[in-house]
Amino acid sequence: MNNENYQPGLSIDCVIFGFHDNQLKILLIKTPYEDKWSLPDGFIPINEDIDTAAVTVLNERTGIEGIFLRQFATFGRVKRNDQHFGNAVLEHFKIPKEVGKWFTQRFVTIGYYALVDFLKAIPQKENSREIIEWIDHKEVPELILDHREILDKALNTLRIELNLMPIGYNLLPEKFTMPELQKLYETILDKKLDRRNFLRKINNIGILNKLDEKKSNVAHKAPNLYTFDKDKYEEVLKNGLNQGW
Amino acid sequence: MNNENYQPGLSIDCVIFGFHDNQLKILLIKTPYEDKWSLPDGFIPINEDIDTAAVTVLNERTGIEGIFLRQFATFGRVKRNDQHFGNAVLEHFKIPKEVGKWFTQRFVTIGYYALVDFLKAIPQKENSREIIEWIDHKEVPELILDHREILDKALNTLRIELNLMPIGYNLLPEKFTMPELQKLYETILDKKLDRRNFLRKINNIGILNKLDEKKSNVAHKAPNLYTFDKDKYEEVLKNGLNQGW
DNA sequence: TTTAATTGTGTTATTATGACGCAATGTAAT
DNA sequence: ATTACATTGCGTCATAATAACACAATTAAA
Repeated sequence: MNNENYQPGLSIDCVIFGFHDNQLKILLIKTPYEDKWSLPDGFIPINEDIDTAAVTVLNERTGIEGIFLRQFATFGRVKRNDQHFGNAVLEHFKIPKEVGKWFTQRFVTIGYYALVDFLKAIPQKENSREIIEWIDHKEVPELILDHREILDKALNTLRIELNLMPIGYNLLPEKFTMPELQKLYETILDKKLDRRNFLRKINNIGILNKLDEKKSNVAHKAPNLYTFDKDKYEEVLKNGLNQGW
Repeated sequence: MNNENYQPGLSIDCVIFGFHDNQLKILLIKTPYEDKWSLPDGFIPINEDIDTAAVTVLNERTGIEGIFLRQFATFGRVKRNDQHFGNAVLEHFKIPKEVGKWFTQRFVTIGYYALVDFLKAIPQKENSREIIEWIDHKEVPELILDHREILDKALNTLRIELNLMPIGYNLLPEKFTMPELQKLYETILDKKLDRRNFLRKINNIGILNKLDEKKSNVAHKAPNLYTFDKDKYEEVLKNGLNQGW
């Protein structure tokens, strides 16, 4: 890394959400130098928009393109990366002292969250020794720096957006069942919803196509499959729902 | 300004909202070197949290403390400050070439918006030749850089927050009338609301105290005065309204 | 064949919303 | 003083959205 080519003191952290086994998953990276995990991050090339830099991180880490990506907050407490890249870390990465200075400066980080199709997004290692995994959001281990705060804020933003926008299109596979969609909502909101009221409400939004097809290989009664109506989805995404006033 | 004491390539822009004469106002500064206006801005001391730096800008520019302040987005297109601090500008400020380099670097800016009591916030000049004024949001002149985009984004955020939170407490004087509050909502949302339905809905939130007092010196029938019930306001602010799901 | 879990499709009561009516109040014109 | 007019205060009514709940149909497993 040539320090001159990157915006100094600025980084990007991505909270990448997936949904699998009826659980919300987050893509995390194990740090090689301590027993903590980290959000996928990156720096900002001096000649790249910050949004573009975030897209780069996502492409690199998931292997897929055209991801739903949204900036949600910027974190800039002075103490947030205090001592993070200490001498031990610099040594671990065999970073020379003069270059190390770039890492130990104060960093402000811009938070993005992404919604991806779990089955299409394959965690990509940057090197063979790296560990990158989908982790259930209920089982997130200790994270470095303020990454826990960033994650919580991302989830909270998603919770609010859920009330304003039709989420799900990006997190679910093309064909999905109503119980799956409901479970997604319940997981994000962290509360139980009435099955029948949920169906009515989601139908009233008018973005779903009910297929003439049922899910196979399931216990109990086979639920119907649905797809999103892309056109109507886009329209609602623009105008929003639950306007309030 | 000693460049070493500030976070490089990062700035803060504040959209300061006030409400007066039934109109939404924005605090703007006339640039001395071209015929455009600017949002109040500032840099980030290397040893200060970004939120603190934003508070500083607000205190300096309005003369009041304890302001309602919220970060809403970060802007980082490469071209956003292209050529802004050109040689002409550096010359105008009599900035030496080597220091000027600091100003001509690429800048990412963090946007904050603030809600203030128009009558208490007195625009503060940094020097005697500076022009700083409240400008009606319908009459905002051409702004420098991407400040128009930042302003629009701030207003849009406010519009969304209006659906989630009880806004008004910070923008209105202690005692206000129902038509004033309604006009505030109409201005932010840019649409007409039914007077009677508005009253019912705002009353159902339960954050207003109806005073035994009427506004004086008004044309036509004197409207009643209200205050916010601070405790209930704080409670609703925490839990939000219009939950949706 | 029975059991248990789950899905599909309703009903009903309550609350929220949108559209509107009309009398009371206070200023300004006659 | 009387009248006209804009505005406020307090309603109604029809409709839509929401919460709570009932019951039959389906399917794997006991």
